[in-house]
Amino acid sequence: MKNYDHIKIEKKWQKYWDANKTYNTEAISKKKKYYVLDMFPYPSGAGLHVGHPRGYIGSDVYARMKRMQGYNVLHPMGYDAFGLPAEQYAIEHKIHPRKAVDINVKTFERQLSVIGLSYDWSRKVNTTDPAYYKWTQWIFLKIYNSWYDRKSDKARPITELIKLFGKSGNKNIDAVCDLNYTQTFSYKEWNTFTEVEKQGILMKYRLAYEGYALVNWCPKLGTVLANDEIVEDKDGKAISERGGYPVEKLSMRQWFMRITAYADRLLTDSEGLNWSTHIKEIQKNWIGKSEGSEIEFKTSINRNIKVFTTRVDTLFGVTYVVISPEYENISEFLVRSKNMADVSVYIREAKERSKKDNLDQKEKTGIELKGITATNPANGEEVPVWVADYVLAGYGTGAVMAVPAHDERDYEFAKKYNLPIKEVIIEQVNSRHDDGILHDSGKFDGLDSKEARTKITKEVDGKFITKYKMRDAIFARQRYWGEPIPLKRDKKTGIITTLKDKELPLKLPNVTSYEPTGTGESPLAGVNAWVKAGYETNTMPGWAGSSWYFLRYMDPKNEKEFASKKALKYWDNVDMYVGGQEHATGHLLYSRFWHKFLYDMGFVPTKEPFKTLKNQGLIIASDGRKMSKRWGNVINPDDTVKTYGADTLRVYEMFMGPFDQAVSWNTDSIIGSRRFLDKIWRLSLRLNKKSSSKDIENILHKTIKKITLDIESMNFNTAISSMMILVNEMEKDKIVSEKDFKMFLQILAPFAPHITEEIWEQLIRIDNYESKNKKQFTSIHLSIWPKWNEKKVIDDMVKIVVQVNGKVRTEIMISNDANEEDVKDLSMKDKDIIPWIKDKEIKRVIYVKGRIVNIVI
RNA sequence: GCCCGAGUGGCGGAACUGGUAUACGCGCACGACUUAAAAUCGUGUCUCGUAAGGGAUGUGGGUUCGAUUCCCACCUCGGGCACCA
Repeated sequence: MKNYDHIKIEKKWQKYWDANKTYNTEAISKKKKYYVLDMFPYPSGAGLHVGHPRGYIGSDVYARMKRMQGYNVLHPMGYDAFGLPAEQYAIEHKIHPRKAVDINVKTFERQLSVIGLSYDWSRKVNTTDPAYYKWTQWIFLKIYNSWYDRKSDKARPITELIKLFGKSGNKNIDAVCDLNYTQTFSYKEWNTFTEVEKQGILMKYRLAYEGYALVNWCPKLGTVLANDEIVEDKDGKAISERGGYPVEKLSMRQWFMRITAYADRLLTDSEGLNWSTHIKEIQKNWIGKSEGSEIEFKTSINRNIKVFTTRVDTLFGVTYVVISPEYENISEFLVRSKNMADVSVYIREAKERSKKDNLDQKEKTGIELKGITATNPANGEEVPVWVADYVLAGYGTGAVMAVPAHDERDYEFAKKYNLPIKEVIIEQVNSRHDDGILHDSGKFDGLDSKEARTKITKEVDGKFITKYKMRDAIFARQRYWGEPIPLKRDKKTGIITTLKDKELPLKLPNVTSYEPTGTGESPLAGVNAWVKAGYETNTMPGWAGSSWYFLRYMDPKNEKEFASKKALKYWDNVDMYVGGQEHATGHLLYSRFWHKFLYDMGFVPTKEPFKTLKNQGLIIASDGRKMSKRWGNVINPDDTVKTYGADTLRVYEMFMGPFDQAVSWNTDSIIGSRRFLDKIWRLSLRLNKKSSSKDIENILHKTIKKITLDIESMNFNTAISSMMILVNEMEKDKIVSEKDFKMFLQILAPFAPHITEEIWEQLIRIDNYESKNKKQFTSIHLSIWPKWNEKKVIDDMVKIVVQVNGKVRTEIMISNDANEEDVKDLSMKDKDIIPWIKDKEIKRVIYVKGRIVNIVI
């Protein structure tokens, strides 16, 4: 073949790899394993743009090197096809979601296949496949039938909790349960409870539980919307992104996952993960741990108010106490206030407001509960009690002590309503969180904030507690296209029973209309047989199937277990996970949660699912915006592949900038990557039989070293740039041996798998033609990754830069083993240096081995 | 507002642990080959200066023989959280 015909070559080898199962993962073996995983996509209808494959190409390069390094590599791909995108596509095109998914998967697979990714397609999973979601349902039931034991700090089967109830009631059980659940009972009572009562109590402890939650309800669309489906109109009101209709808050029955039970472990264990600090930081903020004190204020109506504060050192600065309009016992305060009528109007209005405006930061409002005072436990001072909407009911105790002098929000409120401001801390200039020294605080005067917190909490009989911002996760969608929740409810008694293992999967029934019902109920509520049988009409959310798929790849066809113990032990966990950072507080947190649960129950051997995580950056369109149909700036990879070839696309996408950074697509620049491959093609036609010149050997081994290290750390852009340098040198130097060129092809192979395979084959064919010992063809991708020779990496002569007072004046060549004195001597005698140092006193001469001499005068 | 991350030629970007700033690629200019063009190859390409030399890594300061790299303050952009007490 004379010219580099990418179309012919790429087709030929894709066919070959497919037929020969070149990339199929070996069975569990003695070989060391390596698990390289991409986040599996939603096969939406829009198809791919050039931004999508960037992550896949990066992980593919990585997987290919690991394979050549002799690892048994697991590098699979699959589809996360339940959820909104698939459902919306189906509704828009008026076809069944099942069909829509199949069509979209096909498009997706065709687009992926031309890029030359080395997936083992025999391990493909699809979350909508009943053989798959059978196990999603199975895991759900395990979670449903578990509770969280704080003492052993892990999940345990609910049957064990029932046993404990039978022994002592729930008084001495330290379990994670619903926030406001305080009722206690003894074992005698447990036995006397009815089934319904027992179910109600257990529901407070289950890790998957039923409850009510405020959701974003759009009456016009007749559906519940996720937060990111809501935008703000010009008056700051919440409207739906699709259609622009008003959105309000509505309380609806939901299933929840008690992820808050794992808050501390999710936080602590993330420290040991090899993830970007950025993602870890996002998760940390999301979990939002804060340590503080819970203290009680007595009030004039004989009802105590508990408050949570991280700044108990400011207790002497409290000038009023605030409770939320949705405070649990607010009615008791209301009826005893002297301005009851006004207060009740305020509370009603505040509740209305909180339902409507969920986006804009509203101005703080409030009203005093006249005639009611609270007593500061530190100094016995009587302070007024207010109701105000800036206090959240759902966090802490729903009440706060207000310290206007040291809290911005309290300050703003106090200013507005003319409440007193009392300063008790002198802030230290260099400290964060405006810690400082106490004054006007009685016997605590002069203490610093930190010390004071411990002492004051003890003094007022407070408790040290830890709070988290993170909420339990809603685990239900009022939609059709999701995994059915495998529970049955008796119509008359309301008793919920779980489906037995052998009854799984509970298959999604066919419906005539899968569009939202408009009543807020799932379309499943319209299926008579379904409702009659007592099945749950909500389905699971999109994140259910994606929270464990990485385990299924280990043993994708197992019908008896979600994966065999043996497979789980061998594949252990994901070594390299590649995907977008937009999943930081979603998928990446939920997967860790489920994985920890499975670990507690002894189903998986590791505490964390993803050892190393890399996030590929976005590809921005040349107009500076995200690529989107909406802007009409989408570049289709198919076109690029056709014009320049898949190898060019791969090289360009890896070369255009750092892998984890957003870069903009520039169609003009692709040509550089194509030229690089063209040069290689031409070089391959004029190789030397014997050996390369010494320079070439030296730079080749340097390059092998650099590429190996660069791929390992995913610095693909610099890897390619150093291969370009090597190729430029080869072109100049002309004498390149076949043997050396083959080594170069091997390190290029992960980036450009087709062209390297083609040249590799041609070289073997020529060899065979000329020699008697015919070689059998083995793919370059199964060849052994070249090792660099450290001796050949070292230069005999090194360049030393000579500076005078830090300014470069000349450079000299020295042998690499020259000693310090000789180098210094040589530098000072250099003809370019003498004029600078003549007649000057030399104060110091600094030498950095192999790099620089700096003469200070 | 709070918490992260980033700022380097016309453009994408490189620079090991503090040691030649601008590698590699695109673009541009000139030259070679060609009847011509494309392709290819070669040379040049931060800035002021004829040169010697000087100045530049968002801005201002500091540490150092030496700072894109470390420290302080500020500006701009991107991301996350958003009344979490």
